[in-house]
Amino acid sequence: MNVIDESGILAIATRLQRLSDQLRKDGVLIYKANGIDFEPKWFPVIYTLHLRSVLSVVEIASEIGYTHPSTISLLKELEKVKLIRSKKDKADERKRLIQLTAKGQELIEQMKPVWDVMIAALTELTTTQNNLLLAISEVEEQMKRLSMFERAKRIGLTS
Amino acid sequence: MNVIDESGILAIATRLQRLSDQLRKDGVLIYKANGIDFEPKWFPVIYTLHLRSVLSVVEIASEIGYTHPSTISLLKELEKVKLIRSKKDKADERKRLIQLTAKGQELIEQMKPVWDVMIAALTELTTTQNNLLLAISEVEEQMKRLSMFERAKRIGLTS
DNA sequence: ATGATATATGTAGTTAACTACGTAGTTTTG
DNA sequence: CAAAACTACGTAGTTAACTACATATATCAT
Repeated sequence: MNVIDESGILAIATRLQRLSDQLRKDGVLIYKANGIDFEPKWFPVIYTLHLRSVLSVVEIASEIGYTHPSTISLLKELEKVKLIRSKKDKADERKRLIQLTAKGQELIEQMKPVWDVMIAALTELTTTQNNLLLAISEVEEQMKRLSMFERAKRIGLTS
Repeated sequence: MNVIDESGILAIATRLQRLSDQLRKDGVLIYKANGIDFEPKWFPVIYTLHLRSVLSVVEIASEIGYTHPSTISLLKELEKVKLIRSKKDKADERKRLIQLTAKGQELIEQMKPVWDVMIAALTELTTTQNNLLLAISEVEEQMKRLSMFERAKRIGLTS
């Protein structure tokens, strides 16, 4: 047991990140082992377009919870590998409408069984006494009510 | 509710990271509001040296669970702001021994009450039906036994 | 005692997110 | 209906971690 694990809740941000990284790396391995050329970081965009079919850049950004510049750089990659395409919105010339290509849709069909395996593996991993996914949702809910910063202010100091 | 939250466990890495980022940002705000010039990313190193007093670069890296190049760049910053200092190990010339400066120790004393507030705020946030900190530990334990990749291989596909 | 191996540190370059800022088109308002 | 404010998108630069590689010292096996 190392210092970070011992330091308790103070290092929780570090531990969340470490766990996220490990899962993402295993995600890469699993896609690769199944002969699928796909990066986990693309998942939020692709999955969103799978469900919603046509969206603008900012709509995607808001759905996946990233900033729009981050989203733009993901979209550039995805357009380069021809998983998505985009066209100007005729009704509002500021907007660029994004959708999956046929190749993108085919890839999703290929990935679905792999996703099922991932879901099973992740479910195994996280079905413990305290369920991680539920814990995340609960904490997000708590933060929506009152952020960590607001709570800290209420509790004390802020000299 | 957005697509990522709806997509369930598949996007768990994304949600872990998002949560970590939010907590870290609030950490910055709390330090700042209390007049303390400290970045949350420094916490693992500083806290480790607080507990162990003299360590080499690789020992610190291993304690905080980072690679040694990441650790070196943190140490460079910390040395620049004079919170730590380092000297060659006379017994083993390859090693650089790191320790807190007086300024570093004073800063820790200043931070301790802020850490208490943070602990209280974080405990509030995470004391829900499924405890986040315990959930993390449990999942880490599960992964130590068998990684997500190994579980996925056992479950199926890997054509 | 020396050649092979291992360990400790350092450097360079990459990555995947971010913030700050700029521009073009749309909507609102006085 | 023109000016102001807002919205959508894009670019540039930053950050905080990483991997891959290089070098110096130490240890071990013959």
